[in-house]
Amino acid sequence: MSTIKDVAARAGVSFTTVSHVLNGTRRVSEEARARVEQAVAEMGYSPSAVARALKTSETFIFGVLVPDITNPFFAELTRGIEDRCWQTDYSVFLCNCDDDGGRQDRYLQTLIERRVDGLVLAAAAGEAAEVAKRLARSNNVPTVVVERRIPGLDADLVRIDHDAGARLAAGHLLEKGHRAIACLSGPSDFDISRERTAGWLAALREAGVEPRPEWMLTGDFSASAGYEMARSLLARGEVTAILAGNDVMAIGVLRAAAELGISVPEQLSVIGFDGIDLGGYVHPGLTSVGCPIHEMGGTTASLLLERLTNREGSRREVIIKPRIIERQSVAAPPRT
Amino acid sequence: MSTIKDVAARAGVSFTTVSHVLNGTRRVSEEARARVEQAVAEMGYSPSAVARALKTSETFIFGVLVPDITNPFFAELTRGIEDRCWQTDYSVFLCNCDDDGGRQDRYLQTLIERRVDGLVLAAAAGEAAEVAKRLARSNNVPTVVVERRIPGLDADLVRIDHDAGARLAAGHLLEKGHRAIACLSGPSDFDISRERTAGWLAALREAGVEPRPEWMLTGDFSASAGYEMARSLLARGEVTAILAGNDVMAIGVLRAAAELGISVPEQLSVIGFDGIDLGGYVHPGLTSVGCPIHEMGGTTASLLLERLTNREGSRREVIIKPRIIERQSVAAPPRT
DNA sequence: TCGCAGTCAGCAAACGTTTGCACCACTAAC
DNA sequence: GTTAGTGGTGCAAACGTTTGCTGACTGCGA
Repeated sequence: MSTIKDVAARAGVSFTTVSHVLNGTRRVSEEARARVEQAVAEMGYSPSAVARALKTSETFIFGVLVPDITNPFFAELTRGIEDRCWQTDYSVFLCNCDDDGGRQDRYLQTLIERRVDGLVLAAAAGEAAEVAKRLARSNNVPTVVVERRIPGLDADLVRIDHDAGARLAAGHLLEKGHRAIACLSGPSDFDISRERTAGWLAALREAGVEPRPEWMLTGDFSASAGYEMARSLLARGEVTAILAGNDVMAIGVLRAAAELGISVPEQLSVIGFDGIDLGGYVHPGLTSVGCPIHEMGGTTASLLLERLTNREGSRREVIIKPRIIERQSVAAPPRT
Repeated sequence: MSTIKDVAARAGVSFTTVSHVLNGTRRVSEEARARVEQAVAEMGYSPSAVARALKTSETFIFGVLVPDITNPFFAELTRGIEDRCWQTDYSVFLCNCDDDGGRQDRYLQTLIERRVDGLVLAAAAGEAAEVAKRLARSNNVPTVVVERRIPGLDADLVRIDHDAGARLAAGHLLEKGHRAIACLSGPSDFDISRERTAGWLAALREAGVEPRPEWMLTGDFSASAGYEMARSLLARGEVTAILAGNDVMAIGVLRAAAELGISVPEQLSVIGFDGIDLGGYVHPGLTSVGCPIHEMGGTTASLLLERLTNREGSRREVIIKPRIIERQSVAAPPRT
């Protein structure tokens, strides 16, 4: 690998001048500039970001921790983050944590050693306090938390208004005439799950419907969780609508219904959450509480970029308002 | 940020000793080691990977270029790569290229400047030759190409046997009694598309069925492409089975069929490619030519890791054999 | 003739590590 | 009482940049 000194020798100037030509950091005569540029081209020289980072203590790298990139929600979110970073020449370390505290902590350690300029935390398993402590201690890396809440960590936050989302969904179903509405949520120790359940409860009560506790289920955010919960729920009959924790779960619900010979939306209405693209291609098309996930990723990255120049500004919280995406999986309940 | 010298001062040893304690690179007395470890813990010191990389010229970073992480195939592949890297403390730069030559080239430039230890190329749009040239010229970064072929680039290769896959799929359909089988492929300038089409052609001819050219369509790998192609194909009637380019396209096909009131598998059989998890949750469950995508990612990373220690070994090509995953989207053709 | 501003460029000190080389103190062997 | 080995340690030179400081030269006004 050729270095800046090799280029300088070839161009017949000092390596200081080469550096300034490359970065445009001071006036250089046309002649010298031309010679440098030619030398660079001829040698295929590319400057070492490693050395630059050491000198300037800026790496132009963000670390992004997600539970699992295989989940369409996080894929879309990550894509949004990356697209924004791309515009400003930041690179992204992708870290899948699987909601495994150990893996997450080790990743965090690695990212700190690598001196990333910023951190996106869309995962936060295990002792969140431990994470917060390590962050605060070692680096004060600017951090944005997405869709989680980490007590004791004073970081910017981007999250969906799950309460409003659940109310929207429940409202939509109530409007169609449903009264027996189940709510599937994520793990109960995530407060987004609690928030959603609360929204569902509130919406039903405000409509004068008393929610049954056995219609309130929790699991993880996978299709199989949705499938299993729907199987047990539908076996008992009664419910005419299901509000799923996310679209992937909802797809599991559709599958369970199909297997049981329950037609959607005629006999059962299903509504998802997130509004991933794929929801438009399953059958029936999945009505969902849609969120601008890609844009959310962009916002997250922007927040982080802002923090770099203004480290002391007050903490910010961006709340994304969801809206109903109507497709075909919701209709009026069957007449009894 | 504290440095190795701060630690040394606190522990009352030279920073050489601290380095050796941290890396286990030479014998250090119990006493000195203990003092160093205590100092490290007290100060929350974490070594700078940047400085280390500069000195050792090893970054422990791989760059992974994919068209779009939002595509479940690449999400799964990336996940497989990352899981393998995780075991060996490598980090992954995620680069979405959108099959856009310009974006890809700029990413490649960035990755070279960042001195990544290896490269996974699952995207290769634009002038592949240009890419190859740049790689060969500037760094000779060990590279593994996945599912693409880049003429003139002498890199290791991991790919699915699309010919065999298409034959498997066509064979499966022929066995059920189908004769009017369409084949949807990816862009025709990708040779995996051509290979698949060739496999389909061969299987049909070997069975004594003359394939019709109008049953051979190409588009990109998206659900909407599958949807559009299926719409135009099904409008004309005739075909009793569709072999889709991948599962995402197949989901688009299912959607088109449902909208047209064509029931799958009674009136139309559909078979996908890749075998993504989600295929098990759409309705009807998608029969597919399954590939161990996650494992493929792992293999890719392993190949790259191997290349690091053996840069001169001969070029390797790993070919993944697919197999049929039977679910519910394939049945015998309707009787006429 | 001198001083001064303006333009262009080079020197060398960092940045935080790894690692070859050298040194010291001690013990065992001759 | 030298010599040779051995266990423990430190010095200082890289690695490839950025950037503050300094200097050479030119042209201009006094």
